[in-house]
Amino acid sequence: MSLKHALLGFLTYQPMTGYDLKQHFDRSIYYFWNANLSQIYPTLSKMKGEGWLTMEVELQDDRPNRKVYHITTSGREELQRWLQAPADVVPVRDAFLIKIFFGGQLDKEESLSQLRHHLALHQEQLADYQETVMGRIQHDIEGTGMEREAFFWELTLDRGIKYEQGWVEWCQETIAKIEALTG
Amino acid sequence: MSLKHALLGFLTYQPMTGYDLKQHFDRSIYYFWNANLSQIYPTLSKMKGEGWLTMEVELQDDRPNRKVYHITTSGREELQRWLQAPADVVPVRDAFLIKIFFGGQLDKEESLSQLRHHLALHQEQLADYQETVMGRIQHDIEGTGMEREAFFWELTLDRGIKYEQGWVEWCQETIAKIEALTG
DNA sequence: CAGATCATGTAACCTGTTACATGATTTC
DNA sequence: GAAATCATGTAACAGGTTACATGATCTG
Repeated sequence: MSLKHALLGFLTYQPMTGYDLKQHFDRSIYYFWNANLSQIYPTLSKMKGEGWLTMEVELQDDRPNRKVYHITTSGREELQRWLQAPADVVPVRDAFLIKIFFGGQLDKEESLSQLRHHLALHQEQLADYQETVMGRIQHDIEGTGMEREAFFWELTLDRGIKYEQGWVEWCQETIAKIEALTG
Repeated sequence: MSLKHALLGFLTYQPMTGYDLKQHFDRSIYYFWNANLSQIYPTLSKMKGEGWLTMEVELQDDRPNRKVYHITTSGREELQRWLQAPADVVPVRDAFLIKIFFGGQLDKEESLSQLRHHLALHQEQLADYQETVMGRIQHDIEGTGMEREAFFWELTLDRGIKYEQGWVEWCQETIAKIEALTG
């Protein structure tokens, strides 16, 4: 399960709670993997059971105690093993493309409206990557001693940008083709 | 649920069995949506319950009887409604990118080997689209009276090709960047 | 003689989402 | 006074995958 290995990855940076880990997902890898707290908490607990993590409780008065998870040697070994194992290409599952595939059953204007909506969404996402996400990486590079890590973070961001650019171009080309349709 | 609407879409072409529908998935839209027979059969049965389909049995001696499903007026209306409803952008979920993100914990050569493997897989997929899939669409256009439909099928194929080209380029660029790393 | 094709399904399992439950403190 | 932040979970549900069950005919 990839979620477990993403958690292991972040825990090599420093010991953290489930809540902290969720923020790492939301701030860095959300654009290719995310998870809910309701999934993270039980998963951490299972990983502890597998010996990949240890847990330390920090008592608090006004809130639930913080459960801080630390990666073990066994956890590091498992992460290494997983990182080295060849990854399959994940199949695409996109309901939007079903709508395009059966677009012959829609009026021209309805198809165009679908495409324009999608174009706008991908343009927004692209802007977010180029501004917000890139900014966060730049910030993390400055004086955190994570230059080598940040190099790899940027590679995944490049992929996100290329992905969104691909969508934007395809939407624009497709809109033009449909507009050119007679009838 | 998108599966139901993909099934409705194919059933506007002609009445079919679950087995026939599975072949349509495998031959045309598998690169952005697929389904197992074990999922298709119960789904067709539910759709009949919703009044979107009717079913007719063709008796056979040596095999299970063919259950041929026909789309109803209500099914056509539901498909129209769904096709017109705005579609969200589907979030990416790619474990391979987790491996790249945490690539700082791997040796340079191990990262390169991951990337070269992925590059090869995407190049294969791209070739498959440009040869096999495009060939099938061309074949279906010739004298089947589905010229208008095939125009939209090609649009989704264009998207698949652009997607794979994006991956191929990114893999090549990323391999070059990592090869240039000192240390 | 092995494997693909035709043709139907059920059951268990895995992963992920949504809703529910609690509650003080800080910020706008 | 409302919303966000911190901090933990459980339970129900949805969707999809894998394994199991049956079995004749056709193809290489």
